[in-house]
Amino acid sequence: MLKIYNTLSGKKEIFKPVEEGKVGMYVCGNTVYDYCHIGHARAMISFDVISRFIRHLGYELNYVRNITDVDDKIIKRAEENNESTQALTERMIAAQREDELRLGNKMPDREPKATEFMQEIIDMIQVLIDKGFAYHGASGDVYYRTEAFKEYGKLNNRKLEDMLAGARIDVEVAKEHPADFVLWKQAKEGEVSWPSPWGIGRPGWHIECSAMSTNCLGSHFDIHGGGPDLKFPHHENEIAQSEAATGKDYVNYWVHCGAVRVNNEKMSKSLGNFFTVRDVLAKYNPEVVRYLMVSSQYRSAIDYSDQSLNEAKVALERLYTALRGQAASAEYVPTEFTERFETAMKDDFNTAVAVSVLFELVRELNKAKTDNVAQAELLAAELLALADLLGLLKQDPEYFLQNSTVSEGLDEAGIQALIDERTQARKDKNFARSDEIRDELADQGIELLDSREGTSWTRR
RNA sequence: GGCCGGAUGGCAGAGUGGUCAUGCAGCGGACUGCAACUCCGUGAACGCCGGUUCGAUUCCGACUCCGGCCUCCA
Repeated sequence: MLKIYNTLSGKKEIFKPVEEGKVGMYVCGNTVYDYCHIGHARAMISFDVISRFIRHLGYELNYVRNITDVDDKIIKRAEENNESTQALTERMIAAQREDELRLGNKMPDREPKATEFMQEIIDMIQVLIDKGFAYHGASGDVYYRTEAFKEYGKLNNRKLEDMLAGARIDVEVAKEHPADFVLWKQAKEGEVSWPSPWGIGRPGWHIECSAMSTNCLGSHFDIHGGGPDLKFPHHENEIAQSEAATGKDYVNYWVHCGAVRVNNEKMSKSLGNFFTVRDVLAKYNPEVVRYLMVSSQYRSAIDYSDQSLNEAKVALERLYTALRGQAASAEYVPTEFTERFETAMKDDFNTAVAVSVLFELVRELNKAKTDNVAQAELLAAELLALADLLGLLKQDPEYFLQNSTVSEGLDEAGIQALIDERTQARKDKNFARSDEIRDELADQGIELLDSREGTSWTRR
């Protein structure tokens, strides 16, 4: 029995799909005007893990994640770069895909772009106007009439009256109510635009997700996810648009991941305190980043720092060390570890506990190595299978241990030459020279491990 | 000001009304030429004040502090 925390109710709820055996999940993707930062990575990885586990439970999942490729920031950035919006968005989409694959994500089943759903967007706006939920304002823009949707604010426990009182934003005169938001925006001279019944323009930010999600998954579907900063206003507005347009319940489970913080502040574009995925991957093996994300429960805030990355690296090394030189059987019978792992994951995708089970499995595996080779191989297979649900332990152990960080120091040949020299020194019982070489390598972050089979090394 | 979330051992991070999280670090031991890896053992925690209870870190209330959202942001 799967339980999911639903932002709408503020509680964990037993998951029951709209249609038996099938799950529709829509996740808000990125606005593609810049490279992904670590906060984006957290969201993408969280929902990737969620999608894997939902499939693991046997559901037929349809995972849709949009791409916002028309927006003010895109237009602005393209102007600054002196390129077309299309050239910019295509570049960023390719970069995002590359980052994501390096981080070990499986791609969503479908990635609709806003620009490909212009007719559906226009149709939905027209329905909203026809039903009295939208109006063509004096400015020429089309606005959503929040006062017409009586449940406005239900996702965030907000009341329209309170928002009026606390409104600090410049109230556009064209709006009937300060909380009203744009559905269709008039184009300025030279801006990318589409024809519509309300003149040449482009969609507001929120309407695209209502149009794409309902067109891809139907007007009522199971899970809608996104980052923590999307709860308001984006998701609130989506609910208002979709439920007003279709007259049906929109989404059953609203799922939001936690923020990534830097120095106790949220990492965000507007604060400028973000690290891009590619910056981080220039220093660390991508699986270290993934481990960091998965080692906390998806809803809790994560602190990002060199220290947290290093701790993630060391922990992941312990897992990989257990697999170094260890054969895994082709098949295995799930043990209590699998059961505990699955129980944790069924409890609102508690990856933190799931990961702890991996460590306990590794302890058993390490013990079995010396006295029960067959059991060790079974446990190794089980470890790999469970880790796969988190997208971890996908690399060759030897490769990972030698490349957990990206180093500009000695290359492999240089390291091997020193190891060979040391091996000879040890044969000659010249331990002074042997230790000297070991210290020399240690200074370069290379740690040696002697065993019967020879000496292997790990990048620290 | 409104709404939401959090406060756990040296650090990170789960969880529970009454025996274990887990990882790193520490301490003792085994293994090793010495190490490392690994294994065994071990110390260490639940912001503050009340309440409920035989018993609360866990439930309830107040307080303090921290973070998020309320404007674009995963």
